Amino acid sequence: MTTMVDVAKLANVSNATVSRVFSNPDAVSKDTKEKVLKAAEELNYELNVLARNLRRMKTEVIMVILPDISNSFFSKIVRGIESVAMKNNYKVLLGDTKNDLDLEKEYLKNLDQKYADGVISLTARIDAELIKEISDKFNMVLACEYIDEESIPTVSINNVEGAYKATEHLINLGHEKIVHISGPEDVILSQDRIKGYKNALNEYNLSVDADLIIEGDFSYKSGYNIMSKLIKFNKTPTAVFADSDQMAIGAIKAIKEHGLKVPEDIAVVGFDNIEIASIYEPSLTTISQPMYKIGVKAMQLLLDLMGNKKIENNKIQLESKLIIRDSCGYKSR
Amino acid sequence: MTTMVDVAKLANVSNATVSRVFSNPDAVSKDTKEKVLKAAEELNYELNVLARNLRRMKTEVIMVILPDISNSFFSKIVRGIESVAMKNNYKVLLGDTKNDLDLEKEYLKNLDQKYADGVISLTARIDAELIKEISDKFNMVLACEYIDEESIPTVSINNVEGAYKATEHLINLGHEKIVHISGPEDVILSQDRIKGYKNALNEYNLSVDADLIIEGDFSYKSGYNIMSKLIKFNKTPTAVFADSDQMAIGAIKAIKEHGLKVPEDIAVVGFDNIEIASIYEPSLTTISQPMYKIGVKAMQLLLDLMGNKKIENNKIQLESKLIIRDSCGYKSR
DNA sequence: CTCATAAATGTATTCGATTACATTTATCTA
DNA sequence: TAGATAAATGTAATCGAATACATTTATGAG
Repeated sequence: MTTMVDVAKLANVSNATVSRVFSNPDAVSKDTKEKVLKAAEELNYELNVLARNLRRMKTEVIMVILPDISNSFFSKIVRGIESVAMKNNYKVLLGDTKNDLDLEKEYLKNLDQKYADGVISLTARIDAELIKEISDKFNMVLACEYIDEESIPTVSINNVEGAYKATEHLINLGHEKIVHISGPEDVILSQDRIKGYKNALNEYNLSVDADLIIEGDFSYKSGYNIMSKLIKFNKTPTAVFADSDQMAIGAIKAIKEHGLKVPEDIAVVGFDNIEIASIYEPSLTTISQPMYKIGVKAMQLLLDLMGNKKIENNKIQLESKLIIRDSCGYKSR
Repeated sequence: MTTMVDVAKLANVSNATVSRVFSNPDAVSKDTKEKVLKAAEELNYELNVLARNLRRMKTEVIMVILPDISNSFFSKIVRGIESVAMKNNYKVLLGDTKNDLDLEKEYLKNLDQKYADGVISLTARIDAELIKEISDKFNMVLACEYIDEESIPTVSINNVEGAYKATEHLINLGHEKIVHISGPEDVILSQDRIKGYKNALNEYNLSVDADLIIEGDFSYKSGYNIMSKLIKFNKTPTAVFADSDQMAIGAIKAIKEHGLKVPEDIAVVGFDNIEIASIYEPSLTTISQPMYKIGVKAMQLLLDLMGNKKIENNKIQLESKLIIRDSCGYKSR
């Protein structure tokens, strides 16, 4: 294997100079630089990242922790993260927790071993204490999911507001019995959306019925199961607001299977605006989250953190938007 | 920062012994081990992976190169890869090429810098020469896409066979004018599927019309556009076999928009069996690929490669399966 | 042209763990 | 119990690049 020493010998300079050519080229004269690069070329030299990393005590790698990479919601965010990471010479390590809290913990804990310079976590389900503790030691950014903790940099939409918009839309269409299929209730994001849902009902003088708030897990299957049960037990609502497009589509599938129609019999609103939302039939009215942008912002925040830049605003809230399609119809009051 | 030297001092042993406790525990007596671990615990010592990596000239990281992580076909494979990687103490670096050949090249070329111990590439669109060259130097496995090169370990399904099954199914339902929306034709996988499509037609004494083979790029959009054009120019077929579920669904969308019905007017078969295939309406008849398993096998192969194990079979072919759903109906001959 | 200063390069140490080789200690055999 | 062998531990070199500090060379001011 060719090392800097070999290049230095051939170019007739010191290894320090060779190193400078690669890591701090401005400190080397033009002639020397050329000489070194030529020698490197000739020897097919490639810088050994392993050695650089040790010396610099940096990995140039960040880790992304998420519940499921095959969920397009998360993978879109990852794309945003990676694009910014790449431009800044960082690589992205994947930490798919498979929705397993132990795995989530393991990924986070091993960071002491310096296999990454920072983390972006798209999930925050383990105890807040631990998350806080880790974020005190490491460069960590939360995105999408978050915990109630002042000090941790976070990128997300305003979930209270998003849920409010979705619920309000249904109310404006004349619905009064609106089922809310929520995400896991120990996730603050879900709590916020429940808040938004309730706020909207209150605002429009509709009563809040705790039975109409049913906990799902964001998955297609849970939406399907919950809806099936509702219909089977004669608790069919006139409208459903689900915390993910997957659950919304699962619910629609169940509705159709029971011979009912969307939106004629039941109106459905989803959340996220993933790709299928526009392709599915009926196309899905939903609250869109700027996935790619969330990734971009999270990575930028992490770069600032890692560069020890001063963060002026560590809670970034991006815009969500109500996208009206066919799954709610235009039923009037 | 606490290092092995600190631990060694506290435990009153040499640093070599401390190292052994962590990397080769069997070589150390029980008493010493305990003493060392206690000291490490007390000092909150964490092994520095950076240093270990340099010394061992290993990263314990593999890289996965793919065209688009937000495409669920690829992300399912990644999950398979990651699960095996994790069990074997490898981490997974993400290389999303965004379908950009230059990026694909860049990821591959930088491997000389030793930032990964091996690669699994789910895309093989750059020139075969270069791929071959890289695979000679590095541990590399191709999965899904492949090139025509004896020596490179590859995991895939038999695409000729898969396409044959899809086409045969349509023929058995009585179709004679079957459009094949193929993948990019410079990808061998697409060529193989075209071969399978033609084989089936020949086998059943149907003529092969080159105009019926139209090149797409696997995307929803390309399926939609191709189908729209066909209908607009009065070249509507009675059946469509698309090289991806996305293109199939795009085609269905176009068909519906022109007031035609699937499967009544046009039967559609997809490829891959991604999640939407069963959820979409009509649910999609398709050729299923074992995505997760492809990932698993690819990673196992790579582990063998990296461990310098002898590979007895470097071309692994997994089973594809025809999944019959609603998008073809039961039209009889 | 000289001296002061800046730019370029070189020397040698360092990052922290691993490991070849050397030495000490324990275990076993006859 | 001596001597042989195995197990445990220690010493010191090593991985390859980065960098603090020292030295040399170039540049500019007067």
